[in-house]
Amino acid sequence: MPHNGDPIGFAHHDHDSCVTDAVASVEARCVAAALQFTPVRKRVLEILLEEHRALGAYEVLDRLRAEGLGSQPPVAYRALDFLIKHGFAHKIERLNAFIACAHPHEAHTPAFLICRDCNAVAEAETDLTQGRLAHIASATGFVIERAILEAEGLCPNCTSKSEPA
Amino acid sequence: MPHNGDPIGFAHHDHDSCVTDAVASVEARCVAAALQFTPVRKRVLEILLEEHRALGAYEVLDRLRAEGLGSQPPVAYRALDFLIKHGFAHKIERLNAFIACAHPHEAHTPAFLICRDCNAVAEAETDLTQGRLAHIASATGFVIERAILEAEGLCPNCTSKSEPA
DNA sequence: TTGTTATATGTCATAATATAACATATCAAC
DNA sequence: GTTGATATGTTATATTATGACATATAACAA
Repeated sequence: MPHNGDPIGFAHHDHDSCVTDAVASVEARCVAAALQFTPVRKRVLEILLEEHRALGAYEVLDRLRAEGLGSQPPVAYRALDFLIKHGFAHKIERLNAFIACAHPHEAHTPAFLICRDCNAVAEAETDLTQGRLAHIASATGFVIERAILEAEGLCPNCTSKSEPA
Repeated sequence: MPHNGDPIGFAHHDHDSCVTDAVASVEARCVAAALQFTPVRKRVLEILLEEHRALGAYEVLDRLRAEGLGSQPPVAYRALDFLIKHGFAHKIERLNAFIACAHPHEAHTPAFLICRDCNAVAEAETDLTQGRLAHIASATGFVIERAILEAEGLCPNCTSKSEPA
């Protein structure tokens, strides 16, 4: 069953084509980079894309298991590791959960806005080399290699819900 | 045994007085706020302060156990929850580990610089209401309640070590 | 003082998240 | 088609965290 109207970046969109397009894009990039986009890896990406929220590894595993694509934790973790390593997915540390990358082109540091009410997650791209963190780091001589930015709060939809006029 | 010369914010300092002062400060704030700074809570804070790195809950628990202050996970987790709730400690999500707060006065959002080599963690205070994240959020209508900023890389000491002139 | 409530601790059990290790299979190149 | 690299299947276990309930201590009112 299609899920048109789900939020990405908290705005509505055509979810079917969003999934299809994203998978096709990743597939093309795997071909270009000689990466093996195997059935398990592809299916895990699809599973993540079908929600615009972060899924736990065991939620992903449950779905794989239901489809006969692997039943043990390492199957899910390995596929997730592959997707993360190549920038097709991210881990949300705050939630110990995983989400498909919403900006599969750029190589920037993702920042996440996590709604504590509906669990939707929006992804924004930032630039490590700008901003106050970078200034703090360079002032102390710290060399940043990667960074985690995760903000928790209420998304626009849930804000309006909880403000009953 | 004292550990003078350990890094905080990657700079050297008098570690004994740093621990003593921090405990005294928290103690005073607990009195002022009518919070119970019980032996377990105090000892957990001291344990965290004795290192300038993040400790896993079970590392903390091991030390408590060795001192007869509690041997089951909930003891450590409850003390850590207390410290975090009142801003005396923080959780480093990236490491699933805990660290004493280095700025126990201000009520700002902490940002962490985590050295992947020596595991030292420096804490900087930021302001949620400024910066690009805040702009992204307000542009989309997202209301940030809390945020996690964790940068991983090399601290000044380890950078110079790994650059053998 | 005692009774009463709230808070904190002790303990057992188990849930949730994640990885090590090794066997087998598949792919890619020669 | 053999070889080497990569991916998967599977068992077992490590690591992180919480639910639940009994007991104890603190704070306060009657």
